Amino acid sequence: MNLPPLTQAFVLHFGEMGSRWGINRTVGQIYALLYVSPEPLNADQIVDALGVSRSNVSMGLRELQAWNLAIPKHIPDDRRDHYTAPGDVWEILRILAEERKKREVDPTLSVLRELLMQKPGSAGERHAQARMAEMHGLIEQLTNWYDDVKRLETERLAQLLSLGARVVRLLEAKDKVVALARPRRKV
Amino acid sequence: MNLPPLTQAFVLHFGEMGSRWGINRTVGQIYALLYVSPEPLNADQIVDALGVSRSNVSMGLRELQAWNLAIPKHIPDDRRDHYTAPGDVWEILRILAEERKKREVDPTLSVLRELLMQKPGSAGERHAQARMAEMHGLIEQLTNWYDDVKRLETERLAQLLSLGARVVRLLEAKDKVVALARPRRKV
DNA sequence: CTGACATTTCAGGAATTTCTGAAAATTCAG
DNA sequence: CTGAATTTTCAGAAATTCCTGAAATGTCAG
Repeated sequence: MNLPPLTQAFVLHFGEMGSRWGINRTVGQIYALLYVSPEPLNADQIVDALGVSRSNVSMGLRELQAWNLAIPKHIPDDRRDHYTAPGDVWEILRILAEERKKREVDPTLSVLRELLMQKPGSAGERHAQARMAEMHGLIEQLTNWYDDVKRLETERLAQLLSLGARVVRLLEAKDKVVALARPRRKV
Repeated sequence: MNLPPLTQAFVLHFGEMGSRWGINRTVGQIYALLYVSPEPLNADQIVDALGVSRSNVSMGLRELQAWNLAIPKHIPDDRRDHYTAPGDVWEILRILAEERKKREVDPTLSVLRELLMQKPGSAGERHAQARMAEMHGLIEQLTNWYDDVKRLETERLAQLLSLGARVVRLLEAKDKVVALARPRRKV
């Protein structure tokens, strides 16, 4: 590996993290490298920087493109393909969420839905199905929320985040109003 | 594998999903099995159900305990250890978020912070550091938000979710008020 | 203590994933 | 077309991860 120290530390850390998240080390490293690079890189530059084989880089780039995390950028008067990572970190977050949802969450939801249609073969199966229904419900709530907020512009989203639990105080205040309007006996 | 059909399908799917998320197949399967099981299971029952070795189950259970996803339950007059998954799906979500944060997000934040302290050795490194700062900022915002909302009781959290982007309409309404109060020229 | 039962450890084999080099395919300037 | 530059493919080597059986360890009733 042939990189300045800060960059190298970053790249190595991302390689590690990648493998913990089911992404292969080289792919993580390539991504990290593109992320910090001031300009688009071609495959040979990546080979140089990371010290892995040309073919490995080729496969890694393909993978990253499939995730929309490496974007081909044409450089005039250069036949070689150059790649960058998306510039805006919020955009990256969106992409990750979207792809992960598409690949893992949606299929899980559809498996669960299918299993919930079937007739349970026993008391144990009936219980299992009830548990699956709980999980299905949770995932559905989460994805609905996600589908809802993902359309927000970055600025609004950031606003929402930084508001954090203060949003809840709003809700609570509203609840109090409702409680006053429709008073109930205390439990 | 020796399981009724619905349960088996669920267990297999979770095994698959597990491996995509960097969790080994058997661990995923054990978890799924505990999750749908009506009562706590002991290691031998798991061996029977999944058809894997006793030692593999032992290691899997240890892993799940480290994640707080398998809870030892003592059964009177039985020397063998029995395990359940946490019952409440929201609780499970919290546990997953918490553990994942502890193991992956926090270390990443601290690596980033450390790299941001160092002096960049070149223009390229300066740019890289700026990118790292962006990423650090994003992750920090997200974890702050998370730390904030994780304390909410389940019901409030569910409320917040189901409100979804409607929260934003509140924000927008408030913005309008602000805009009216301090009118500006249009861009 | 002792011995039956239960769990854990761990070395090494099995399975899977990753990586490489060589060859094939593609692209494009001349 | 031709051939140089570039990228992709893919079979098998290398590395990693997973799983097992055997042995060690732990636990507890009697």
